[in-house]
Amino acid sequence: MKFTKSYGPEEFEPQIYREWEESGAFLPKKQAIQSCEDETDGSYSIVMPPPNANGNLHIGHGLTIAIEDSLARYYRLRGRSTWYIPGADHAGFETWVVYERALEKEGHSRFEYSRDELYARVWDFVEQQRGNMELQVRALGASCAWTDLTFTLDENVVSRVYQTFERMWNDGMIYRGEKLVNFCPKHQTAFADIEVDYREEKAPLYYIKYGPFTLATTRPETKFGDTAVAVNPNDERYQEWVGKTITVEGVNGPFEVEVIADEMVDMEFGTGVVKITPAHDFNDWEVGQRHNLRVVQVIDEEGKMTEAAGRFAGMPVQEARKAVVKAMKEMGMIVKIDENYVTKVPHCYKCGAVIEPMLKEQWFIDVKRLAREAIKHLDDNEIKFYPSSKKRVLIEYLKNLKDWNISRQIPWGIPIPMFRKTALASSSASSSSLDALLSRRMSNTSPSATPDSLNKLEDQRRFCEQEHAPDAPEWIFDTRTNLPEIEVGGVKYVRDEDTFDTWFSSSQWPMVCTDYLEGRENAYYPLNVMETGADILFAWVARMIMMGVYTTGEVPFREVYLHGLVLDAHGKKMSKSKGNVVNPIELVTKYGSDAFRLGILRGRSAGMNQAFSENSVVAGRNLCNKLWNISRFIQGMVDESKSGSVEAMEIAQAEMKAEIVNEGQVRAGAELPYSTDNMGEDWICRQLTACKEKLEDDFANYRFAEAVERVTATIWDEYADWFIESQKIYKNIPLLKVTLEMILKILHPFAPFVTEAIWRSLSWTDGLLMMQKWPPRLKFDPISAENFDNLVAVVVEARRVLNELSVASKGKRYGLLYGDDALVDDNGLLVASLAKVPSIASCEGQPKGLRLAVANHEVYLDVPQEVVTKHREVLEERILAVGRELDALNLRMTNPNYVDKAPAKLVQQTRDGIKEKEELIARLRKELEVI
RNA sequence: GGUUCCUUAGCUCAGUUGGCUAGAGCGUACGAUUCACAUUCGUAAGGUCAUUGGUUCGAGCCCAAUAGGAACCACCA
Repeated sequence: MKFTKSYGPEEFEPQIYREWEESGAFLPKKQAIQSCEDETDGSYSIVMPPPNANGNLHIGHGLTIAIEDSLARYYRLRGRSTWYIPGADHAGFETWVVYERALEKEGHSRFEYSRDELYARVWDFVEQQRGNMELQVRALGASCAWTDLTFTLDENVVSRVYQTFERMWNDGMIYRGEKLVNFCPKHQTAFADIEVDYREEKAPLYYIKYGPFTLATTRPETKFGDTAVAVNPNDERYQEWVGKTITVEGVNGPFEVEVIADEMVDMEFGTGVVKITPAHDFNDWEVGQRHNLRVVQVIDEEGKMTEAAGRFAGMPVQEARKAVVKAMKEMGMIVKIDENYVTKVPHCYKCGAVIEPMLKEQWFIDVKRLAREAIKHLDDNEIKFYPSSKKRVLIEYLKNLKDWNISRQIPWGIPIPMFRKTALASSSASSSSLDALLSRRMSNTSPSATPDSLNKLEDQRRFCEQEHAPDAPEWIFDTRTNLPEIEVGGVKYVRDEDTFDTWFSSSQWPMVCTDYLEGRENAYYPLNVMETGADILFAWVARMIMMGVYTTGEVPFREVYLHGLVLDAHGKKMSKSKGNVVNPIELVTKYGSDAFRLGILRGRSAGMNQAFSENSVVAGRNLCNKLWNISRFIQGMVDESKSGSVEAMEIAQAEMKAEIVNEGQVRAGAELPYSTDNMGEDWICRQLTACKEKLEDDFANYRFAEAVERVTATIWDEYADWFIESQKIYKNIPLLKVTLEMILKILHPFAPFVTEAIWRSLSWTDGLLMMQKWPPRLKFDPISAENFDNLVAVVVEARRVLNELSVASKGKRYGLLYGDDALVDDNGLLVASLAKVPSIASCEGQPKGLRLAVANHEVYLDVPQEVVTKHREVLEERILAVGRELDALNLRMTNPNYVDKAPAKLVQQTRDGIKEKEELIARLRKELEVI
C-alpha cells in the first residue's frame, strides 16, 4: 500500500475496526493460543460500564473507553488473554422518562396500559433506538468482545438477580417495609437517596402561632398532618409544656397535639419549636417512630392535598401553600415571614419535580451484613484504589449506609419476583372488601393511615388468611414474573408490580459478565480492574463490592480506577443548559479516533475533575500524522535500499530474521535481527528501551498522563528529531524496521488505528499489529549511546549560537571547525547535517571563530573576528552563570551533613558536577583572553 | 454541618519512595524552508510551585495552620 502525504483517519478506521472484529482478535480465547509463550501469561479481564442501550455516548464514555481500551490493548500485547466485556444498560428510569414523554406526545398515558403491555412497548421502543451506542463504541476503537455483550435485561442477568434475591430473602436480609421514601409525583416512583438532587432555593420561612408557641416552618401546608409539636429536652423555655396536649388554632378549625421532647430539635433554629408531620418529613418520621405518633397523610401521590386538608383538598402543594398562608394571614396567625431564608429542596434528578417524602410499602435490603463484610475485605486491602484516598471515603460511606430501597414503580426493569397472597380466590364479600382496603392503602388515597387503621387492616387480613389459607406465608418468592397471578399449594398469589432499582442488577455486573458460577473455576473473576467514574463510587462500586462478596465470598475486582469529570476548556462542568457540552463522536469525525483518545488522556490522572479542550485533540492528531510520515519516510528508505544496493544480500538475510520476529515466534530477549553501527543507533535503542520500561510502570500504576506524554516525546523528540535525522546520513535498514515496529507497538494502546494502518501499509509486516507481542529490550552499547548524548549537546549549542547570530548575520551561513576532538572528527558529516551548517572541517591546530561552550569538546563556529568580539558580552554572562551554578554545588559540599547523610551516588554526582563546571569556566576564560 | 480533593508558566495540566537546573500541550516572540511531515523544523521568553510556620543535609512533594476553589455525603423544621 502506498503512503499518502498525510494520514487520513476516515480512510482507515471503519475498515480496520471491521477486520479486527471479524478476525476474532477481541475474543480472549483466540489470543491465548497465539501468545502462550509470553512470560506474563495469564488472563486479564475488564468490563465496560454499560452505556444506555438506546442513548448516545457522552464525553465521559469517551474517557472511559479511552482508558479501558488502552489497558486492554496493552495487556493483550503483553500476551495476556484479554477479555474486555461490553455491556448495554436498559437504563430503567432514564429510558422510562424518554418513553413516557413519547407516550404523552401521542396523547396517551401510562395508566391506559397494564405493566406487561408497557414492558413490551418499551422493549420495542428500545429495540428501535438501539445500535447507535454500539456504533459509537466501535468508532472509539474499543477492542471489546462484542459476542459477549450483556444487556442488563438479558436472561442470564435476570436469573442471576433472582438467584441472589432468593438467597437474600432466605437469609432474611430482605424485608417489606412501610417507610418514608423519596417520591417523584410526576413519575410516580420512589427513589434511592442517591438519586435525589438537592438544590438550594429561597423558601420563605413562616413564623406562625401554634397554640401557646410561635414556630418557624417553610411548609405551612403540611400543618394538617401534624400529630405533635416538639421541643428540645434541654430547652428550659418550654419545659412546662412537655407531655401536655395543647389546642392549636388551624385554618380548618382547632385541633389538638401533644408536646414532646426530642433531641432532634435544634434550640437555636427559629424559636426552638418544631411541628411534627411524620408522613411528609424524614426527621419527623423518625421522631414519630420514637414517640409512636399517628401518621396523617396530607399529600397524595400526584402531589395534591388529600381529604385531610379539608377545603384545600385536591390542590397541588405549591398552590395549597399559598392558599394556606393567605388564610393564616387573614386569621392573624402569621407572626413574621423571613423571605430570605435559603434551604435545600429535593428534586427529581430527571424531571426536576419537587420530591415529596411519601409513606410507601417497599422492598428493602438490610445492608448491615453486606456492608460489614465489604468493609472487612476493604480493610484487608483486597482492592487497590486509584486514587487511593477513595478507599477511605468508601469505607466511611459503608459504615453509615442506610437500608437500601430496591423497589421502583416503573414498568421498565426487572420485575421483583415476589407474590402476595390474595383472598381473591373466592368471591366472598370479606375478601373483596379486604381487596378494596388493600388497594386503597397501597395507592394511599385514604386520608390517613394511622397505627389504628393499620392495625384494623392487619386484623382484617388475618381474618381472611384464616379463612382462606391460614398457614400460607403472605409473600412468596417465585420467578414466574411473566404471570400476573400464580397459584401455589392451592393458594392464589398476585405479582408485586414493582421492578428492581437498576443498581440492584448492576451490582452483580462482574459476576454476570464473566459467567461466574458457584463452585466453578473462573479465570476472569475477579476482574483485574474496575474502571468507572468517581461519581458512581457509592451507587455502583460500593454495591458491586457488597454483592460480590456476598455471592462469591471474594471481592469482584482487584483494582479500582476512578476517573473524574471531564470539564469544559475553562474547567466548568459540562451541561446542556450551559451549552458547553462536547460530543466525543464529533471530535472523532473531525480528527480521528486516535486523536480523540490521545487528547482526552493527555494530562488525565485518577479521580481528578479536569478540563478538556479541542487543542489537546489537535495535538493528538498531529502526533498521528507525524508517525505516519515517519513511517512513510522509513518505507521510502527501505524501498530505495532494495533497488540494486550492494548490501542487498545482507539486508535480505536480516529481513528473513525480521519476519520470524513478526510472526511472534521469537521469545522475548532473543536476538533481534539488527546490529548497531553508530552511536545514534545505540542511543535510540537505549531511549526506546527506557521508554518501553517506563511505560510498563505507567500502565501498572495507571499513570495515563505520563504515559501519553512519554511516548509522544520519545517518538517525536527523540526518534524523529534525532534518530531519523541521523539516519539520513547512516542508513541501517534492519534497525529502522525493528525500531519502527517498536514505536508502533508502544503507541498502539493509545492510538490503535493509525498504528494498525501503518502496520498494514509497510511492505515487510504482516498480520494484525494488535495481535503482536510487546517489544523486548533492545541491545545497545551504553558508551556509544552516551557519546551520542555528547554529540547532541554540541549540535544544540551550535544551533543556539547560530540562532543568536541569525539576526545580525542576515542569512549568512557559517561552517564549523573542530580541534582535537575525536568524536566530532569521526562524525563530522552527521554533526554538520544535524546542526544544518554548510561545512565542517578540522582547524588544523589553528583555532579561530567562536568556540562553543560544550564540556570536553573543542568546536568552533567559523565566524569573522568582529562577530566574535561582539559576542564577548555573551561569553562573560555565561561565565557568571556557570559560576553561580558552581557556587551552589560548592555550598552543598561544604555542608558536612550533606556529605555524611546523602546517598554516596548523589555526593559523587555533585563532585563530578563541580569538576565539570570548573573546567568549563577555565576554558571560557581562556577564550575570552583569545578575543 | 461532615468528608475528600485541588491551588505549579498567559491558558489547561503532569510532576512516582523528598535528590542536583520543576516538565508538557496550546498560546507568545524570533528564525528556517524544493529533497518524510506547515498537521513541519530550529531557538527563545515565561515559574518567589496559594500564604505562613515546622520536620530534614535537602521540600512542589512530608506535618500544622491560614486563604481561595471544587466534588461528594448529610438535610435545620
